[in-house]
Amino acid sequence: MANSSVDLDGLGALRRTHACGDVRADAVGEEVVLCGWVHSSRDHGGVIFVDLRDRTGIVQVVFKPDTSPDAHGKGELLRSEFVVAVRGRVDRRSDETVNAAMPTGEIEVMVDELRLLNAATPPPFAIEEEAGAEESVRLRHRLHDLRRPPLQSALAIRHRLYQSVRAILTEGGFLEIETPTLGKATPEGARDYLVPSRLQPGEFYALPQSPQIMKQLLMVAGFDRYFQIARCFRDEDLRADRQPEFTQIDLEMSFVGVDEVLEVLEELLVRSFREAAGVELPRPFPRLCYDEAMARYGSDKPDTRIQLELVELTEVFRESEFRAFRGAVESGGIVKCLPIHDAKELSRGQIDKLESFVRKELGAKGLGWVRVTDDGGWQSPIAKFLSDDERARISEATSARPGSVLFFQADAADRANAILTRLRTDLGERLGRVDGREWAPLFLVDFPLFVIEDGQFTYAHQPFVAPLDEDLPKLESDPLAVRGTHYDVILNGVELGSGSLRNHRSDVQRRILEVLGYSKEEAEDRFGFLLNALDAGAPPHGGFAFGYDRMVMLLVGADSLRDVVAFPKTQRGQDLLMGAPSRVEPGQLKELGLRPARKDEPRRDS
RNA sequence: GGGGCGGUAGUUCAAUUGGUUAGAGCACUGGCCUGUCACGCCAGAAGUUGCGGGUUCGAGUCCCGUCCGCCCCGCCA
Repeated sequence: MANSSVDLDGLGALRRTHACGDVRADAVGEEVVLCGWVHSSRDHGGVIFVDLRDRTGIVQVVFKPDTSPDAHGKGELLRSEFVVAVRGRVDRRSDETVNAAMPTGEIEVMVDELRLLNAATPPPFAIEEEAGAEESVRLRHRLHDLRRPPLQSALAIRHRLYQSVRAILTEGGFLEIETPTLGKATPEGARDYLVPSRLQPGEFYALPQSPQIMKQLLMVAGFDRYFQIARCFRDEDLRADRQPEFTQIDLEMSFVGVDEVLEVLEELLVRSFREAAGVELPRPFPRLCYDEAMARYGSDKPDTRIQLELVELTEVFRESEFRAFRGAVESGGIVKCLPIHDAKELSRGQIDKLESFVRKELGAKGLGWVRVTDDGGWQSPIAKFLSDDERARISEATSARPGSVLFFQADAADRANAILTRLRTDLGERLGRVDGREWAPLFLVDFPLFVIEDGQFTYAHQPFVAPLDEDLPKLESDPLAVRGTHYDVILNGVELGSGSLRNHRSDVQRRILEVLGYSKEEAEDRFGFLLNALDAGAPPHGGFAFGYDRMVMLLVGADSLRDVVAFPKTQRGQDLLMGAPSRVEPGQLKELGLRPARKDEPRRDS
């Protein structure tokens, strides 16, 4: 019981005149009323100094026995995080006592009256800029963590971003329209969160993975320009940049082509970053096509600030005697290289660590490497397998020179690229091979419409993406060569958002579903309502969706979504503060027609 | 589902090869102190070493299992 030992006061008629961080020299001489939390207190026996904190900042308030014996007496009871209101006079500090490190350091408040509004348990960690505690501790004590300046500031920026987005899109003629949270389960894409229906026992709603179909329906309904700051849900495993519930800026517009959508997208991003956080993104955003991104960076979300690039060597090894590499090529894979020049600082020990890292964590078969010595020789575990011609061609392709280190991957294309792109970013950052730009936005365009997965065509993004007009004739004859109208927005190597034009003609949409392997009946069964909607007079339309949480994460420089969401989930999808998910009363289940699969075991709560 | 790192006082960490009563900083509690802002000084309290089992004369330390947090692969756009 935190407050059993002290007598509390009511707030009474006392009302704030200033926020703590707003009391400055211009208020000297005024009587002010401040409310907040005791950040720290220094009791000198006589005079007591208390740093009073609210979300605007910290101000020093002073209790003196000869100014107000009553307030001073109560001031001795103050402890960290107690909630108080003080009434007092703003004094200019003497020259020797000015604290230049504090924005309010020129003044202090001489307290005449203290009201102790609430006591508080001692904080589990200091309420400071630097966390100083493990994340599990921070998550369990989320309220204290949220009092820390980085989270206060992140949520304030998050707020400004909402306001800015709404203003910009409203100005652009977009209508904000809400779509249902209780929707229909779809077999495609991510796992759905299901909600049992009480009124239709045995049936389930699904929480939306995105409002994709609903916004297309809104276009058919003639709303022309729609947006929504939508909560989305996906029941997949978490990552630092993936929470099971997240927020998207969702947007759709009619009678436009790709360029018009990208124009809106760029404008929205540039203005909202400026208005929310004073960040200036360089315009125009460069466009990079998918094939080039994969070739040069091995990734469809490259951080182009890192200057290292990959080199394609597949053809060099097609006929090679080096069986490990040739084998990868023969089974349809690729050989690629990440050359790093002037890399003498990379020690043999570090290279060994990299090898074990890519093996263990990324599933690499190995890590071939070559170090070019001062005399031009090759120090390398694989050099002995390479012919002189191969060495010459590698040198040529990678511009290898004394001091260069080359890393090789020979594997299926997606894995080789995934491994090398990871090495590229890790080593690029570690070795400082960056171009100095703070912000590197870009559009990634010309994605393929389909990809092959387990020998079956599947959509690269989602099944409603419209193909490029000129590729339409190849839809049946050469599906993999069909490019989509899909685009991604990449910022600093993070995929912020994506979109496309959608199929507004049901005949094109049906042909695509057919390529995807749906029979006519299946297509009708699963997508009939959409196909019917298209037939009801769908306008050409397209749009995009932005990962809102990721935008805030980049804006505030956080490494994790957990630092830009007020109440995030852990990697196992739990809310450690509330204790969710949790068991429910048997009666609730019965009402829903549900029965748990397993007998209840006492669940450990910690 | 898989790989990796971690879990010792409220908190951040320490504890030799397996060896006495598991220590320190900060925080906390009590006392002293009228200009501090990392206040200072004195004293004190604080632990099921995540949990369970095993090996051993003896386990924070070794072994097995399990729970929890984080990073990554798979999964996810």
